[in-house]
Amino acid sequence: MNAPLVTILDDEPDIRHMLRDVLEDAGFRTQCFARAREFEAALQKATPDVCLVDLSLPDTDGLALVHRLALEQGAAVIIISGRAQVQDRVTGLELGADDYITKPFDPAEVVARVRARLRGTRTPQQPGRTARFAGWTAFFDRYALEDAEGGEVPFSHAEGEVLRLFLENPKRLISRAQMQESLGGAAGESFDRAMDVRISRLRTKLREDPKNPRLIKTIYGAGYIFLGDVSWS
Amino acid sequence: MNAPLVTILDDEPDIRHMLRDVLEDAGFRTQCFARAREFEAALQKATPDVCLVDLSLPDTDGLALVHRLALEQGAAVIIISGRAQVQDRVTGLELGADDYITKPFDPAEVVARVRARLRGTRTPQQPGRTARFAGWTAFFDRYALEDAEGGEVPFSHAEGEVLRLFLENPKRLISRAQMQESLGGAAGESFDRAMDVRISRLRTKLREDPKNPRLIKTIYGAGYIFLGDVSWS
DNA sequence: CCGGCTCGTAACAATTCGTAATATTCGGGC
DNA sequence: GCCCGAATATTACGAATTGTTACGAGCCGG
Repeated sequence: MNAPLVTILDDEPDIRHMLRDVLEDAGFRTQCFARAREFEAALQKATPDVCLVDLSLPDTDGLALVHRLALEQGAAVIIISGRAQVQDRVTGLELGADDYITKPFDPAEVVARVRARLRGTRTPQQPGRTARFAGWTAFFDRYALEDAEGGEVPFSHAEGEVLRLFLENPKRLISRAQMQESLGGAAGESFDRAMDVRISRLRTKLREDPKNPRLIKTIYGAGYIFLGDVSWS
Repeated sequence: MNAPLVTILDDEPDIRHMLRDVLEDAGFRTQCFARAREFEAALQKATPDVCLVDLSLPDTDGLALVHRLALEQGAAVIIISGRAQVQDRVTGLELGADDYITKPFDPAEVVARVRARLRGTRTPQQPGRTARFAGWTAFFDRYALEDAEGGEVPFSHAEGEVLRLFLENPKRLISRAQMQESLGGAAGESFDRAMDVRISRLRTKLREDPKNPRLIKTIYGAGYIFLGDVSWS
């Protein structure tokens, strides 16, 4: 995968070079242009991911350019302008710009806003966490455990909550109160025997020996402790 | 299609109401919250398109909330903050916010920036979209699924809506309320058992094993989750 | 009007999970 | 070691949630 390409269109050399330096330091590829004419010519060759455009250009109406860019190219457009009036910003954004930065600006903020544009349309494809321990592998995305031989044992939502709490706090004492806090969240007034049942069912799925539990150990009068080395991925 | 939903999370009533008024005038649906707790509860029911979040919340660390939002929800996040330092803005954006507005702000600019976000996230309904997942290929233009061997299974409009929702939000929990919101759109008064039936029929067409569904998983008391890696084209 | 299709409703089956009843274990006092 | 009350484990049951199937209303195209 190539580094994202950011184009800089600004007629002031100082600003142009400063932006180029800071963006390249941040790991982006850049292309600089002083005039809209050159910029549009370059568009034929490569499509940038983000376009920084200064509105005060000598050879074109910057806003019109932004409008065309937003319509025709897939790129995100960030306006950089000396005009700080609200009305200017509003019309810039209405014409299709994705962001509007006013001069003077801080280089670090520009980088952050460029990055925000690149995140752009996000599909929150959660990686789906898994944890390995004692021959088991827990897949929290699909609510299932896999033993060493690859046999699958599904677990329910409630069981998964308990399991996650244990796996996130291995070899540490977890009191009943903490569990209720972390899980049920709610009241906690009436019988918390529910928690016992949850743990019992979880132990069954982990094939624990009731007489001699090796993974989920009970500390009489204090709580539970999960033994076993956990590695998340 | 419903108007986009914008949530407003701010503990100052004046600002909250001002934002609500101006955004509703602009044609958006809005939901207001004073506390992060209520806000997160509402997320279970409906997915907003844009979230406005004030960082100075009494009951939570606003930045952590933004981070979670950006990661888990598909919504765009705009931070509204009284802190105007560059460093604040940079960290806000780095943590996943899509924009950062400092107080005092102009209502018109907020509307413009909300609109800019919506342009970004909205995927224009292209005519011939297809999605590949788990050996299947879904052709939404001709309402049919194709299995690995090329056998075709047609699906109906209602089934397609559910399938599309799943494929657009893979590996994410989708609550019943969100489904009704996205699909039936309407009231939601009478029995939503219709949704169960839709899903059942869809599962049948995907040849899911009722005992052990691999693609559409039920989370008791919470909703559904679609497993499987989706790639659109 | 008929036959096929879609899709919501309703009836019934299956699952989840908390409550309550029952059994077992723990720790201290003797 | 033995007994007892308390804490924990297990099991059984039932309410709520979800899955499945059957049925019928609505909608075409003949």
